[in-house]
Amino acid sequence: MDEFISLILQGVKLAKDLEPAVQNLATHQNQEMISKLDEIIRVFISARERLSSHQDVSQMLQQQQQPQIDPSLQEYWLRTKMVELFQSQLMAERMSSSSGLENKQAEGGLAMELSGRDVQAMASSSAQRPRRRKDDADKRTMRVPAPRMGNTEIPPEDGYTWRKYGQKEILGSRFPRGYYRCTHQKLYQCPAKKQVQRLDDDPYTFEVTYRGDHICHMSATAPSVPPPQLPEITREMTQSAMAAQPPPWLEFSLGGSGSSMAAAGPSTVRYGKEAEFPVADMADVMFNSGSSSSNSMESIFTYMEGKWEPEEKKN
DNA sequence: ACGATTTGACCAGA
DNA sequence: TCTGGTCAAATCGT
Repeated sequence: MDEFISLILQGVKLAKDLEPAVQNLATHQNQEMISKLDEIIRVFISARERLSSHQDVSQMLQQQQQPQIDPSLQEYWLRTKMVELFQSQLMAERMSSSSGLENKQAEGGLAMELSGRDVQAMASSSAQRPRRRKDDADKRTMRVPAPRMGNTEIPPEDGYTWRKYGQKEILGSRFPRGYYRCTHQKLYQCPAKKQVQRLDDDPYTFEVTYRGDHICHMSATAPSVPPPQLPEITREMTQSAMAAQPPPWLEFSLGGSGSSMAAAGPSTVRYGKEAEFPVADMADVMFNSGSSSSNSMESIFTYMEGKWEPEEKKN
């Protein structure tokens, strides 16, 4: 377990070292940036592997019969988050600087290198149509294992809250496709949507297509801000916050004793009225630097310490 | 009462 | 015209 922690800390340190470079992306070498990103990704992934090989955790995983997430999905998740971060940084830079050329090159380079096709190819084995529809640009498809026990009908949990708004039989598919949008669409005009469909040849796998990005956890009024320091944060609350962790592999790795979580609810995670908005998840803390990015790395530490301390004491 | 889901109707793009 | 995507009324669950 010590090894795991030091790996995480190492990863965080690497990321922190990268932070100054992120702020001058236009002048920074893409190649160098990419290799540093890859290093960070490797560290986190091996940390995750350490964790899952830890006896208690692996026993817990077996008890829960949680499907093992493909490592490529973990990498996919990290990469997409990284790309989101850098693209938002680039946007910010383009807004503030008027000379376009270097920035455009930087953006093109990074985007080509990290996002789009290769990320998709990594996450999905299905051949992507070369032809593009209008909104194909922000379409991300990935395959996720369905729960093998409990209600296998429920779409895989991905850390966001979704509201189903439609279901349709798709020509040539055995299973209907479900249409979901972000629960906070009304309140925060969050445009995120997803489609979930079972594979014909493998009903235990969902193909999930995401469209649009969540903005509901980025706006100042958005629900990502943790509730004001309460006298006591109960284990239950921690768990409901855990339910909102985007990376499923971290979700059950960090998620404590794992009791009711595994076969949770219907298709979306629900929160009580008071806990309607979970605390910011790690991905948000790490990557959604938003406008003020300077403290992002500190907040990772705070976040992780906050999450880990009770666990360490518990056992 | 309120919010989520279901499901047939409707609409728009290919 | 066909199909996938969305709407919205009815229904359900808390």
